[in-house]
Amino acid sequence: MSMQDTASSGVALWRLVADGIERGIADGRFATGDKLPGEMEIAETYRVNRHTVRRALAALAERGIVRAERGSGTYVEAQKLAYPLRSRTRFSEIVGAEGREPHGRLIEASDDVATREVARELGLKVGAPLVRIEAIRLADRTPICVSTTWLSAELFPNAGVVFAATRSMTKLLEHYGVRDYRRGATRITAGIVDATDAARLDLPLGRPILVVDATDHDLDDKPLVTKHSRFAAERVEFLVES
Amino acid sequence: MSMQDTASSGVALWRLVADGIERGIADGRFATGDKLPGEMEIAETYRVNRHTVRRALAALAERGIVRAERGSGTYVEAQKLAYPLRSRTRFSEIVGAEGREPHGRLIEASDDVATREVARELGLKVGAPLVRIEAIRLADRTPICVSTTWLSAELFPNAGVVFAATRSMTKLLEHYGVRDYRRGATRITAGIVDATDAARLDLPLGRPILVVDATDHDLDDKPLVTKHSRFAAERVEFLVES
DNA sequence: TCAAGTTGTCTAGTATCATAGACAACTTGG
DNA sequence: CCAAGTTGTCTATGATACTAGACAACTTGA
Repeated sequence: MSMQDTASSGVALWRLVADGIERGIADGRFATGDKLPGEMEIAETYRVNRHTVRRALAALAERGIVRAERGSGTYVEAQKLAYPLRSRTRFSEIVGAEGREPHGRLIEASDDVATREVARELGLKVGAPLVRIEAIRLADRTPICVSTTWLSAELFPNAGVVFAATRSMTKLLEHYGVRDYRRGATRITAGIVDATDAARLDLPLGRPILVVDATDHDLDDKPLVTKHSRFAAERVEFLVES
Repeated sequence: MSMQDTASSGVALWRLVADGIERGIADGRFATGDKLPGEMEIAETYRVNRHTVRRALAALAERGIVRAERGSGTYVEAQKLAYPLRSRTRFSEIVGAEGREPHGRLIEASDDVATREVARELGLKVGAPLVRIEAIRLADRTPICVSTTWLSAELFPNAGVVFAATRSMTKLLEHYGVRDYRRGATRITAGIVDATDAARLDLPLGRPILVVDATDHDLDDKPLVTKHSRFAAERVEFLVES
């Protein structure tokens, strides 16, 4: 019958099974090290063929989420990064607090001009000169997010070069004499990763991402930098405290 | 050659195209009422066959996102709900502030016992008696989120009946003498909608959702209710203010 | 009116998805 | 060692996804 799924959503059945298992892991129904149910049992619960389950497990195995052992079973190996969103948000501190090693890498730095949105966030005029920094952040060796950051080219000349050297936004701002900064409003939404980000995050196409738009201000509430970040949803969990 | 996509992600090509166009609409690259590029042009930018583009557009049209006009073009019709996350978060106020009409509907109310997580959030013992309320919230006629809410059965006897009548968590709490309440920590992550929620949210399978876990406290910081909500990511944008 | 550009509808071929069944290779516990 | 239960591999078949090309139906602007 090959039902695909009720009303063909464009997502392969094996992918739905893989997502279901992954969700089970994320929810804690399967803990790290646990043995998953047998392929036949999974096939029955999802009402699909065992081969379809095998494909799902193969996909999860390739991403390092599970590991199959012939004759024995399939076992879980995963974890999520807890990411608190406070007015003082520093990637390296967050990752370090989880006992993992933070890394940053510059993808590209280029000159840009302010669009309407960026101009509004930074309190500049449309078309004002900017530095645009495209960077990726990792915990241990796992990519967590890619960020596009905009800074005023007048206030922060050669920001790209400085970031390439320091690999840290905090250190970059220190270099220009900013001692402390705070986060203003943070806008969060979700989407599906595009091809470019998928490659950068080492994420298969079609995976969900958390999209965060935020602007950092100095202590006088003057806007410093505005960012557009895309997080691999399966690798991170945001914590909002109020 | 039917490349599918680089490394077969289990997501159909037409779906990727549809997502790309939808993202373009969400980003504002295409505004409401705008005419999309021609099918041939879209096919070229995504490097797929025109038929694949047509399928993507058909899917978007069926969801009411775009509308095709023969001989003329394909036009956008969409919008997102701004959803601020404050310590004082009331669905009806948020929706009303956007000029849309809030609705609530009870799906199911049942007795339940506290798992470890829920017990921790509500300050109860594991296995303590609870009322579990499964509800859906809409703006105008569009489903926005489904929530699973847990309350202590001792503090709030017959909470399910009260909610069915009032259709509002705020009014339910008022009924038990709670004048005001505040939100504690809010945990946000993203995922893919499952079959049950997909049906409730009138969302195709495989669409991204924002998952929110939160606990509301009274003014003495005593926990009242804890919730697990799933938002249709394409219909809402969270705003965090700090 | 007409040409150019648009969406709508056919036919057809190839690759992938999902199903089904059988059996091999291996692990575990008794 | 052996039986039961597990993952791994093979063959085969039908349905769906994607591509390709052609042309119809319709809208728009010159």
